Amino acid sequence: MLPKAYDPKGTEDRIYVLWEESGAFMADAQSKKEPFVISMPPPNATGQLHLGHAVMLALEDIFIRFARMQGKEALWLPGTDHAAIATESVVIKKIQKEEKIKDPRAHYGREKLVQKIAEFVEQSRATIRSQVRKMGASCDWSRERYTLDASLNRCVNEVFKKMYEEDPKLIYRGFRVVNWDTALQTTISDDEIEHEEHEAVLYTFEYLSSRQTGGEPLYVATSRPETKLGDVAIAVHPSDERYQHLVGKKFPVRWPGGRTISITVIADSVVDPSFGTGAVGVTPFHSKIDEALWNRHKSIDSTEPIQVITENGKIFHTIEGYGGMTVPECREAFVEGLRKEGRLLKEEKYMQPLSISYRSKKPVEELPKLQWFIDVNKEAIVWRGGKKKMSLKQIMQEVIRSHDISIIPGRFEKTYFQWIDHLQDWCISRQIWWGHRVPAWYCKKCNKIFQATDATARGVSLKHPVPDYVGIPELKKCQNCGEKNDLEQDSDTLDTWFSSGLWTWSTLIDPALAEDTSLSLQDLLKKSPDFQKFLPTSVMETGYDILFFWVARMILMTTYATGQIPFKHVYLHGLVRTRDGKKMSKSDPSTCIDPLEIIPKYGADALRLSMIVGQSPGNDFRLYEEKIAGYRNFINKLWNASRFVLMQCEKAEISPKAIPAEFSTPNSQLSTPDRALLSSLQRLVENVTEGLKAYRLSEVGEQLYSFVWDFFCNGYLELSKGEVDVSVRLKALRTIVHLLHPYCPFVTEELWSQIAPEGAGLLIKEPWPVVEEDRIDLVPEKKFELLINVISAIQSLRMEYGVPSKTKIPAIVHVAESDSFLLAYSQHFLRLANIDHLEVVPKAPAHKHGMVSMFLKGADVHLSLEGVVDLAKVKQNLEVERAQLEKFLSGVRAKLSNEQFMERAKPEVVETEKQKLADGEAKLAKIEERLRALA
RNA sequence: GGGUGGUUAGCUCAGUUGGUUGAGAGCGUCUGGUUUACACCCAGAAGGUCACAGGUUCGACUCCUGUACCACCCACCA
Repeated sequence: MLPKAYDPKGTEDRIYVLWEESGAFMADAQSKKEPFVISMPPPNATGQLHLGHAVMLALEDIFIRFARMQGKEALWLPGTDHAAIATESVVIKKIQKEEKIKDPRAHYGREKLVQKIAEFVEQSRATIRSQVRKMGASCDWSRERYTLDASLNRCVNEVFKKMYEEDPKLIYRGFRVVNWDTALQTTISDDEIEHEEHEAVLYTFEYLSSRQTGGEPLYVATSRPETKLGDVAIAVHPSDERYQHLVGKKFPVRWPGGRTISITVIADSVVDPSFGTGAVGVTPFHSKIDEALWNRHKSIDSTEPIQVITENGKIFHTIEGYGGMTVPECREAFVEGLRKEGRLLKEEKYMQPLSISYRSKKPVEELPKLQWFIDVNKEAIVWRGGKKKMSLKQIMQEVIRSHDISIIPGRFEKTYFQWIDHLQDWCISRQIWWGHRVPAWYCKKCNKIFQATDATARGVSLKHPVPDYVGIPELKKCQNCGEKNDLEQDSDTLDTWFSSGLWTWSTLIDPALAEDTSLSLQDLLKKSPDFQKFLPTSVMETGYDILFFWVARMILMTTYATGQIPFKHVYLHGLVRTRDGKKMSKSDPSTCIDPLEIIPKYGADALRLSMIVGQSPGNDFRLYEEKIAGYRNFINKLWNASRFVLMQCEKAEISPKAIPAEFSTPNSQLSTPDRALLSSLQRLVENVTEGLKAYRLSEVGEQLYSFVWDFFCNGYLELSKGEVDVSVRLKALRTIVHLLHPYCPFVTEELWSQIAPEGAGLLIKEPWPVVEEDRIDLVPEKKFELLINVISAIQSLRMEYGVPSKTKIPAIVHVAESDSFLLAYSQHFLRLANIDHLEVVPKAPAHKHGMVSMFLKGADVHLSLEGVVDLAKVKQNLEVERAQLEKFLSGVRAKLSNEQFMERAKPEVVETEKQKLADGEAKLAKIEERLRALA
């Protein structure tokens, strides 16, 4: 006998082992079945499983189990991400704290530090694996991948090389202003910047004196006066009359501290004449905007921009008066100098958008640096046999526009397009050590400094070597001098999203084949069975917060490298929030719900349901313990319903195993409740199947919940007590656990082991239920519903008039059509509604003193409560009911007397309105008659 | 500055092609229950002018426009 309450703790791990050992998770690349594929978004290799992962795992497991049961070749490929900057900074902090080493990079050196990080990652990957299992994720562990696997690294190198060798080049090395994280000492991409409103001071000061301008002095407003030490120009709006006479002129400007710069006044329409003084200093090396502005105008002047701020956030030692100061120190000293010289006009507070690093949460400096970039605008690629070459940006737009890839919910397509519109070349090199090292080698022997980069042209001393070899390490050899031993690899690593962008297909490369460096990338793809069978993947499911970071990058990298889309559908889930609607933050553990604490307490099944039902894609949702407890209760309800059916089997001395899967008893031999059950079950199968196909997970979950609890347990099973034939309810239960299996796999698998027919395998491998059309019959369903409604009406009347629950009373039910059905179930009435006598009559009974009634559709229920009932209350209730009904009827009448409604509304709508009127009037007549009798 | 989403019962949220019983669920509240599957339960009840204002329509929670508040995303006003 099963225990009274379901015990997830004692069940889940055991079931998971059964699944895993059964091979049910493993996909077969040789299969002829239609593939259904999900690449699991790889959790960071550092972390713990959190609720974001839990949502992702729950959703994807539902998709994959449904597909598997539907007979598709289901592959869910798991893995982990090396998470470059995130991991390196975690480990560095750890070393600083635990080993008291101030600068672990300097202390250990590259090789040793990378090794230490790798060791750390290896441990936490094991943790992640076990945590993913806890959620019940049915992924194919035999195909587990890691972004730093050799075969994935090969793909990274191959794609880098391919892009570099494209004509025109899609990967290039350039000296440009980039985002510099001074805390982490690395560049970051545009997407890794957060914009925050920040209170700042806007300083307005005299830039050109009245002597220089020949009139009013020229003032400039800025929040970063220290950068003015590196200005090369003053920009004004072309139609700004205040400055027309100065445009094109060149002036020397001497700053406090001794530095003199030379600036030219230029006119450009990006300048907003209404902000500040309408004149803005142009600092090409500390602002991307200024850099672009200066590039448009630099032909008029040969002044070279200079770098004022170093990588450490200090002022360059060559800057007169401020060398070595920090930025805030310099700002203060510079402003003080201006003040002393009487050049400071005003200081105002204002809200300034500040760039913060997504990684370190520290302000980002814009600095000029020599970095690697992916060019998103060069038209270099032929997409799908098109005639015109397209840019990466254009392909990214095209695949969404053509709906080769669809995004759920659809509104994110607009967001995606807007992001692409603003997309600029992607800086992919990082000055950290953990990750895929840039696959470019410089020959020490023939290394030359190449000509005319932008930087050298500006007189900045920079080594700007062009790599002698780009590609995969095994083949590295200088293409110029043929030297093999004297090659030095670029010291930078690649942005973590570069490799993540390849995830959907680099994971499908055959690792053994990837070792053969004689194969080209093309051959590798062609010869890898998984790649051939499983790309494109079916659905990419992830949080909307990484639409740009990851989803967009996968589209970019995959379309380019393979000529295919990475996935057909993108399903974006919302973010989990606290009860108060706040973000759960790692820094404040009290706000977090930890799935690893929830699972032992409530079970993974309950957690899964609580994150799926009631949520819609793309919208955030709140999760709190009571919600999870509610679904734990549901799981337990299902458990007990099954236990009950099993007990009935036992009583009937029938083993469930002996009842075959096929159920062939014709409808005509079944009772009305059994027919009603089978009929509504078919409609449930249909709704669930269609709903899951359309990714309407919440709606389907609700339907299953309501069917099990309301219809099956509270309706059907309650009524079935004492009925001997268990075969129909067992069949129904079997279907129910099939339908629920994707949502709550553990409890359903456990129940299946009890209720399955002899010889059945695991539920995970069972075929999905099909709709049995011949079982659909609405007549029994209607009858059954009436029965439930009548019982409910009796109970309602009893409560309303305060009949004690133990007091048995007689009931008369007046049914419109004479049918022995209700009478046949009289003993259940007696039990469920506490009735001592039931009379079913074809004619309305005469009113008796103390009679209370409820008029239902299809039946009227009368109780004789002589001596119990308060007549005044009966009368009052009837009057309230009459008033409501009259109000309703007047609305219906108004509709029906509206000519336009009669003309234009659909006939069936008119018909239902007429029916409403007829039913309502009949009911009204009954109420009035009763009121007359009471008068 | 541009964009997106939200505003439905005390709380958390569903509501997919505008009319199929006069607006739904869970939790909470109230009333009554040791009905031998389940108190992680059963029965019943109260509670909403579907943010506001217009418009389209015979008919709008559902479509359109505008307003307010909240949240989020993007952004070259230094």
